[in-house]
Amino acid sequence: MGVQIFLLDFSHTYDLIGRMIDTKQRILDAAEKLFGEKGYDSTSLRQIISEAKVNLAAIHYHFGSKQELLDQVIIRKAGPMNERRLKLLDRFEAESAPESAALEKIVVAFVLPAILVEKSPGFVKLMGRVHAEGLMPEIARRNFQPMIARFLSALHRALPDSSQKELIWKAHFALGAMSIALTASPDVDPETAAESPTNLANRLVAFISSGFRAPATLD
Amino acid sequence: MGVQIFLLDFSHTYDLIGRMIDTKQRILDAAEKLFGEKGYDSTSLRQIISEAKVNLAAIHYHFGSKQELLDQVIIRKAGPMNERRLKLLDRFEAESAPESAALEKIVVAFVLPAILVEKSPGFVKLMGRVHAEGLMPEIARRNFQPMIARFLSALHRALPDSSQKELIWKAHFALGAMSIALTASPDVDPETAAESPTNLANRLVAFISSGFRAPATLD
DNA sequence: GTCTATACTGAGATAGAC
DNA sequence: GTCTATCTCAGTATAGAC
Repeated sequence: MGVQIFLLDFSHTYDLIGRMIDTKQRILDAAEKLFGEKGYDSTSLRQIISEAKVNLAAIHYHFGSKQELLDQVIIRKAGPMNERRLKLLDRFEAESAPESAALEKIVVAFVLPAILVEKSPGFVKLMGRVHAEGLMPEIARRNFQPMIARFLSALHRALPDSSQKELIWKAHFALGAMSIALTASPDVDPETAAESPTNLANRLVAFISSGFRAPATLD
Repeated sequence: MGVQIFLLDFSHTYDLIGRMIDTKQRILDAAEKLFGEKGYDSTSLRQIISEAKVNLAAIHYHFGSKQELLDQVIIRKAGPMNERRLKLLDRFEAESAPESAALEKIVVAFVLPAILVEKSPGFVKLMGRVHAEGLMPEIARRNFQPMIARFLSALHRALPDSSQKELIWKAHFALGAMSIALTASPDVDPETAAESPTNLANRLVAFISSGFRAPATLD
């Protein structure tokens, strides 16, 4: 393998060492940056190849389609994010054993990793867009479902009086609240712009936890 | 004007009375239907003209662009929806005067009209998509801002101990919760599919009201 | 197995005849 | 106001260089 790279370095097709073997990463990096900045459909593959300095067809060789490229961009980031969520949840549950973890802790474990990953260029902003563009179905099932199931069972232990259906609906509401918090853009409302990740997480946790403790309906 | 229509009826260009003058409505109807069913970018102008039985260039004559067409589709529905919100809020405030309206009533006034308009083919589903595609900025300011300001001041009276900033953030969270509730698709989670509008409204009001009563942060 | 060059189909937009 | 023809650019597919 090292030999191949060495040989290719002397051909006219490749002007820099390594350019060939990191093509996939270069595409992913460029795609993540541009998707996050301008949205999925406003970003053309030709803009991505220009940023990544690769050939157009290389995208279809490595990913097959623009949609599949988006999936891979998300999976690359979502994997570590969901792992952090589960790690945090494990820790909180271990700390409170044999009691179940406090509701607030569970919510923190879910919310915080998502807010922190936002530091990378526009990833969660992208997630929010993706969610509402209806591009989620397959990607969600494969990469988020196990994590979601784990959190639902933790919630069920923390709130034993709530039915499964109630918890699923509230989890939806919580996801919506978080999603909008991460996508809130400075231009819509200047006052919401300058909020530190920690403050935002605190606001979210307070709001969501209280919602989970509310009765299912008021009737 | 009636004379003109009568005359045109005998030319070969127009085969039915009125086809010419309701072109704009036909386009709006078809666009609303298709945008709601398949999303904004998955719907082509050529599909819309096929459904509306008009010419492609007619869209650009009447609306200028696909984006502007989407704006008009939304505005046509959002106007009545926001009027219903304000009417409800007025009624609740009048009923409780001179006391401020109860928080739960305010939330109902906001949530219920949005859920009821959903009966029309996919309008709020469309709204959710639009929101996350970042297409909202201009349209939001012009058609939603007055209504939002009115609700914020009602919330301020109902929750006098909360700061303006706290209320704005919580309103964001509430909007996100509602938005996701309306876009939740049966295929993502079957259990959330068969929920009556009334039940959904009750769940949302319970969750959101409780979130508003929570402290700004837990610290 | 990777990448380049190029062509194909369908999109939104526009100009100008009527 | 409406229609035909056309423009540019998008995502995609393929043939072949290395």
